[in-house]
Amino acid sequence: MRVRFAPSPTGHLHVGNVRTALFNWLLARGQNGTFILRIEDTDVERSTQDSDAAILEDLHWLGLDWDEGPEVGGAAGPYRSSERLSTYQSRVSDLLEGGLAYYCFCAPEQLEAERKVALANNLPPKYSGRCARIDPAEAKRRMTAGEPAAVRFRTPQNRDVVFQDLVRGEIRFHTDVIGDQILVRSDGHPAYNFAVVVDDGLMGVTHVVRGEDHISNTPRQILIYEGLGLTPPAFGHVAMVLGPDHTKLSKRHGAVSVDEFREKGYLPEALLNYLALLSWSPGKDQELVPLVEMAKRFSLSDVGHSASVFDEEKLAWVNRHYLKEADPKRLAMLCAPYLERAGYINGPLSASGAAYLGSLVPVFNTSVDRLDQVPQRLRQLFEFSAASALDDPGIRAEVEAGAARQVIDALAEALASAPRLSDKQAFRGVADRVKQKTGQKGRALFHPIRIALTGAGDGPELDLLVPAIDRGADLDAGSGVVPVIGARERARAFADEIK
RNA sequence: GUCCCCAUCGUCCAGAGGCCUAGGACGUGGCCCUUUCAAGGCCAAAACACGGGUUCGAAUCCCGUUGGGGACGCCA
Repeated sequence: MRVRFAPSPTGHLHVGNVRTALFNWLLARGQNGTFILRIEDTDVERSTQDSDAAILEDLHWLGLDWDEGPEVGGAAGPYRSSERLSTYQSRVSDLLEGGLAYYCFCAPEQLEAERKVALANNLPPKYSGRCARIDPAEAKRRMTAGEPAAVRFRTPQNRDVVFQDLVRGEIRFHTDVIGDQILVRSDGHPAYNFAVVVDDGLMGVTHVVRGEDHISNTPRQILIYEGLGLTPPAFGHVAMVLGPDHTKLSKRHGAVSVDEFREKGYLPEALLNYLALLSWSPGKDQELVPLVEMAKRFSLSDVGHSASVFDEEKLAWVNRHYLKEADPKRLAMLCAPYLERAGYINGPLSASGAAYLGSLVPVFNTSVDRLDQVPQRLRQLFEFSAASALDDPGIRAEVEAGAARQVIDALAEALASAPRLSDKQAFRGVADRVKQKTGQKGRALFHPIRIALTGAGDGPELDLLVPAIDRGADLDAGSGVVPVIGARERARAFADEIK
C-alpha cells in the first residue's frame, strides 16, 4: 500500500488537511505501507517557499513522519511538482499526438464571460469545445507563430465513469457534465488534475485518500488515467470538517491552522487524537487512544460519511488529558516561552531554573486547558503586592472580618522563625502553629492564609503553591527565573499593611 | 441552475433488521468531595428530519420529500 498527502504550499496547514494527512498516515502505519509527502506547487502565483517550509515544520511538530518526500527523498521523486515539469511535458505530448488532447486558444476573459452566461441561464458551465475542432496542423502553426495556447483534454462523450469509493461505495458520473479540462496552462505549468494524475500514477500510489471536495475531480482524473494508459488507484473521500455554523471551516471561525493551535498551547498528540475522532471512532466507548494503537484499528470502511463540526471545547478536554499525562520536564520546556512572554522568565534558564519550572508542573497541569494559560495560573508566584491586594474591596472586607487579622499576624510570626517551606509538610506545620495560636480552623484559618500569601481569594492548592513560592524564593540570581518573594516576606508585608 | 455527497442528543461518535426503554464522550444543570478556583466522582436533561414502502419486526433496507454540504476555474 502506498498512500500520500499532497498539500499545496499556499498557506498554513489547515486542521481539515491535517485530518486527511492523519488518516493517510494511520492507514500506512497500520498496514505496513508507505506514506508519501508530495508538495503540489503547480500554481507558481500562489505557492511560496515560506508555506512549503511551514508545512514541513507543522508535520514534524505533529509527528506525522513520511517515508518518501522532501528531506528524505525516495525512488519515485522528485516530490515537488515544480521539479517534475519535464515529466508532465512528455506526458502531454503523448496525449497531443494521440489526439486525446488539443490546443486551446480561447482567451480567459472570453471563457469567464461564457461561464457567467451559462450560469445565468441555469446551464452547467462547461467549455464549449470551440478549439476542439481546430486542425492539428493549423494549431501547430498558430503555436509557432507565438499565439498563447493551453492544452485541453478531449473528454469522451456519452458514457459513465464509475468508481468504488473506499468510504462511500459506488459513485457514478456521466461525462456530459464534464467539460474539456485544461491539462497545461498557457504559461506551460500543469493544471492540478493533470499533475496529480501523473504524479500519483508514476509514484505508484495505490490509495488516494482525500477530502470530499475532490469527489467531482475523481471522474475527471480517472479519464486522464485512461488517456495516459495508467491504472487508477483506489479512491476514498472523507467528509469535510465544518465550523460551528456548518460551513467549511475557515479563518472567520477562529483558529484553523496547525500553527495557531500550537501557539495556543495544544499538545500535538491531543490535536491528532481529537482530529481522529472526527468521522471515525477508535472503538467501543474509547476516545483517548494513542496514535500507534489507532493505527492498528484504523480502517477506511469505518470512516463516517457525513461532515463533522470542529469543537474546540472537546479539543480542550482532550488536551487536558494529555497535559496530565505528559512528562513534567517536557511540559516545563514547552511552557517556558509563555512564561517568558509574561515576564516571569528573564534570561537563559540554569539547571536549577529548569528544575524549578519542572517542579511547578503539578501546580498547573490539572487545572489548565492549554499552555498559554499557564502564566495566568502561576501569576501569584511571580506577582505579589500586599498593598495592591488590599485595594480590592472584597479582599479588604475579608481581612477585616472575624479573626482574619489575628490569623495573619500569627502567620507572620510563625513564618519569621521558620525555615523556607520547601514541601507540603513544612507548610502544614506552620498552618498548625497558626491554628494553635488563634484557635481558627478550616476556611477561617486557610482563607486568610491564602490571602496573605497570594494576595488573592482563589488560586491553586496552597499545599502545592506555598512550597513553590518558597522554593522560588531560594533560587539563585542566575536561574533565569524572575525573583519570587518568599512566604515569610509576604506574610510580614501583609501584616504590616493592615496594622 | 446542473451534477455529486450526506442526514442518530446543541456538538463528536456507537448502532451494520429483533440485543434499542437508542449507548458513550464534550458541553450544560444538580449533588458529592474540598481551606478557594480548578480537577475528580456521581446523577440528570438531551436525538433516530419527514412521508411512503419491504418485513412477523426498521434508527438500521428501498423510494420520495425536505434540509445541509460540495463541485462546476488556464485554484488546489
